[in-house]
Amino acid sequence: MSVDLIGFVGGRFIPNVTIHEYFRDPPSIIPRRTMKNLSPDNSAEFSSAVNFCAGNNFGKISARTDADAVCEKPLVSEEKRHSGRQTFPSKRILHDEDVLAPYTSTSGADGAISLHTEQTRNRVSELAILPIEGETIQKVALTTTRDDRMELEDLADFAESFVRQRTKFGVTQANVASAVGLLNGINFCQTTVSRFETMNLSLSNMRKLRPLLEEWLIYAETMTANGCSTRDLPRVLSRSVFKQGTEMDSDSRSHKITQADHSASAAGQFVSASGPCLRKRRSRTNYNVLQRETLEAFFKQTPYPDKETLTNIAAAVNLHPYIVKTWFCNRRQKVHKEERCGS
DNA sequence: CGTATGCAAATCAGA
DNA sequence: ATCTGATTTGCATAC
Repeated sequence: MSVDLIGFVGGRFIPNVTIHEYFRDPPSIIPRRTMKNLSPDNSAEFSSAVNFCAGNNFGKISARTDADAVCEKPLVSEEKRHSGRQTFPSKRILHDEDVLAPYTSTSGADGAISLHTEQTRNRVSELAILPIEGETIQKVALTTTRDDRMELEDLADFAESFVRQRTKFGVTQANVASAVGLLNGINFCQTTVSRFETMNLSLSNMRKLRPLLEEWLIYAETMTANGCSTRDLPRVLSRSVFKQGTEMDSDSRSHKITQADHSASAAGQFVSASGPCLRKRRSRTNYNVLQRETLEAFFKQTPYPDKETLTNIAAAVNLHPYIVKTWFCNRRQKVHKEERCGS
């Protein structure tokens, strides 16, 4: 009787949030964490924890106090539940293979949680937790299908092994970044390498960047095999790239990674034609008039709210702090854009 | 010194 | 097509 929450967690969780208790030792960095024994013994707490995981529905099902909250189609009436093609008991024992997943309903029950059993594992969905803690906003991806979980585990394994090999080569993140940039004719910075290694990127982003780092590993291994000392590796790598100057002219070198991304996408490199497709983005939040007015009022007062203020504002408009933070970022962008246009 | 992170800018993308 | 919420990325700098 346990549920695996497999995800990448780059930081700690909010104090006072129930799920926090399920992380026995929340370290500052957890590249990959499998939480076992997330027991629904205390169903209120469990419901609260599950609720916390619901990317699009922060804080809305915490009132549900029995295991029904984590059952398939929990908000469907008893009648409908049994008349449908599939039936799921309103309460049942959780199994090891059960995976938490968001339940998106077409009838206003959005955000509730469903359990994806082996029978339903092909459902396409992804959970993204965006908790906020101190000054750090982190992401957690929860997978729903066996394939998804395998991919995530695979990515985590790669990230781990990448760090190991990079360290073995005696190369810094910055070295890797410049070499990868030169190899691919793109900009690539230390920040991105760092985020990749700690899996502090979205799943789609991880998936996109992985081939670049794999390519670099091959180059590094080749150079080392050819007698290049690890100390000279970054420099030699760069030089070997410059030797292919005919195809790697300054123009192509100046391409941005976003452009490289476009061509890769166009080639279908990162788009799987079949199988589960992880959601790329959180669905766009719709603010009501009151929320908008409230946010505007707060913005007028404090364009740069600190964490505490942000939390208070979030509570005032009944939205997650992360959502509010995004709103403030975009609102400031709007101001800057207007200033530029005005001058 | 190397790595991690808050923020802004640029860009993507949904309503 | 526009507005604006969400994501990606790099800079500056904290750690």
